[in-house]
Amino acid sequence: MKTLLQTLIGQALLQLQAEGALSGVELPAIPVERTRDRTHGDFASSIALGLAKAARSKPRDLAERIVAALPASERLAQVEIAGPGFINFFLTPGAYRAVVAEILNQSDAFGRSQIGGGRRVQVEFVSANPTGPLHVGHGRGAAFGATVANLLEAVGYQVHREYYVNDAGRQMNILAASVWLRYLEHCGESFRFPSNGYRGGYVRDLAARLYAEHGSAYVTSAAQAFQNLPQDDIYDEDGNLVTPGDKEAHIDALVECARALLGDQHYRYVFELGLNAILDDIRDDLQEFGVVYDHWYSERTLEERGAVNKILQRLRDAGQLYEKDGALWFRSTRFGDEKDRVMQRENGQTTYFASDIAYHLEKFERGFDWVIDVWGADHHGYVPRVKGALQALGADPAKLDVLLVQFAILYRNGERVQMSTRSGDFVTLRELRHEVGNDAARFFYVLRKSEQHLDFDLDLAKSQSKDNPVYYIQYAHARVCSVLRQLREKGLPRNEARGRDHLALLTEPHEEALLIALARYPEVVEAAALNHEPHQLAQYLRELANAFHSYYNEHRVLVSEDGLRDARLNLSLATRQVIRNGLGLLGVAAPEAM
RNA sequence: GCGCCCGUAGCUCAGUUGGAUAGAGUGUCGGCCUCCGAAGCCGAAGGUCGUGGGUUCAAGUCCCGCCGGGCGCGCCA
Repeated sequence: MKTLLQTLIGQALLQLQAEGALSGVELPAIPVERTRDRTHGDFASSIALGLAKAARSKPRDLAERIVAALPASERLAQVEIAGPGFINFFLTPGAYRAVVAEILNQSDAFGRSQIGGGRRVQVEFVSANPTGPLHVGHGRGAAFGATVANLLEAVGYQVHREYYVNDAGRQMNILAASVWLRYLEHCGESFRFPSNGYRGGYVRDLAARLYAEHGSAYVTSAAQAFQNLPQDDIYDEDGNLVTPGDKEAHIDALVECARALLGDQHYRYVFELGLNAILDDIRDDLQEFGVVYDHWYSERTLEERGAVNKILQRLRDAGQLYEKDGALWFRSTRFGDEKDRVMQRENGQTTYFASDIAYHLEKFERGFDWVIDVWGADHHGYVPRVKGALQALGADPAKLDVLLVQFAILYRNGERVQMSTRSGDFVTLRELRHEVGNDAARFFYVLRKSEQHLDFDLDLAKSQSKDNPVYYIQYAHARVCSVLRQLREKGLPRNEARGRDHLALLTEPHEEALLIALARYPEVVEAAALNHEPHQLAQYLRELANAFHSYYNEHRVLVSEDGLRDARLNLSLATRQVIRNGLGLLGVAAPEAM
């Protein structure tokens, strides 16, 4: 409808130009939007306000000339000029009702479009290091990323969902060392656990597994492992730093010790044990959450192919690298970054940044037209250097969009749930899912704008009342299903064709409001997709459910008159279809009964 | 200190890319079930859009300065 109006106005403008008016005026994009106030009609355009100055005429005069030149349309009941020069469009009742047939015809496809034109977009999200289970912060990235991907697919993009697995880097070595140290403890050794090691309970579980499989075959004395290491930072029980050392150097040296003491084969085994167990856990977790990927991209394969070294060489050849203090630096300040960045550390290890550049460049080489990364908001300072590196390598940084997701803060009994990463004491995504259910979790995670902090009320997410928006929407869906059950129980006939023939009987204000809400759905999906704003869809579904509940409360669907009953059933079924489609994009179930 | 994000009803948040009289939910108060699911509906009250300037036909929305909050500023990721 919106595009129809834009076309009509466009034709009117061309007509005016042909008549010699608006000469030399460049025609802008034509603004058409839904009105907030029903007395302003259904749609309004401010085109005359925007064009008045260039046309050297008063907005209202220009609006009148546009309206006069407007081609006729059977879907328009009335066109008015209002306020300073708005053109208000009133639709015919038939134009409202047409959406019911449209929905029933298209069913699952209603709301989908081809705006994306099949262009290839890659969405990379979550990509948490496989050094521990996903926590509630990752959960938001998962729900958000998955929904953005679904939305883009719905508007005609060819979407590739990817998880980048940091299975090669330093952090994985630290995990392996952590597992081994816990294993030593398990075997009776005692020592101060490194401050930079992984302290979560799952590390002890992995250590116990190592012991169960191999007994004490991996034991050496702790004293040996801790010989001649750089001093660690030492914290007291409250997490305050009491004796500063160099925790990074300490843990790196400890990793090297572990590797030397265990030997390549045994070290490899511990490493793989940790990686595989945790990655499997993450996969299962996400799958249960309804989040599936086309590809789990291994950082290790990048390194094995020499892609990281190739990037270093290319940057060196381009004169973008220099050596300082024994490390290799990238001149990211040339590309708007605040400071230059290390690509290769003094000890020869390449940084996370280096392999990330290789990965991102490869995304473009794989032929994606558009690349989207979903990151935690605490990584926002990382954006300029990645874009800078891409630019330095001749790729177009504008094709990369980084979407930042703020943390979710859990509340229980009105109080903030405390979490601490350092002690490994955090609420996992799995725990959250088990507590509130997948549907509530998926929905609550995308209810707010992504760059907004999210207050996640656990009690509300669990409540089964209208206070809980998930239940509120699902209940509207279940209600329609319930009406159909009632219909059968009462032995009433149903005839969809008869319903279509009697749509003109839908004249109640509540019915009109519901029809308008239904017609908005494709617009909402489009806006939510193109702006990466799933919350728009979530908010809309609440409004749609509200329109239905209000209608349902005021009027009976199962009336005795056949034509009206079938028309109302069709309207209800159309509502159910749209709710189902919308919830589907959000990854939320649409239950038939609750 | 510098950079990014955010300040809208008591609370949690929308606000259609600059449009008409700023909206929901929740909370408070008051109504609606001999009738398709009350897991619902209806109404009332509640606002200097943090603040001071600027841009223009039009500013919650764009620009600048303050105030207040969050995050970032490593040879960590």
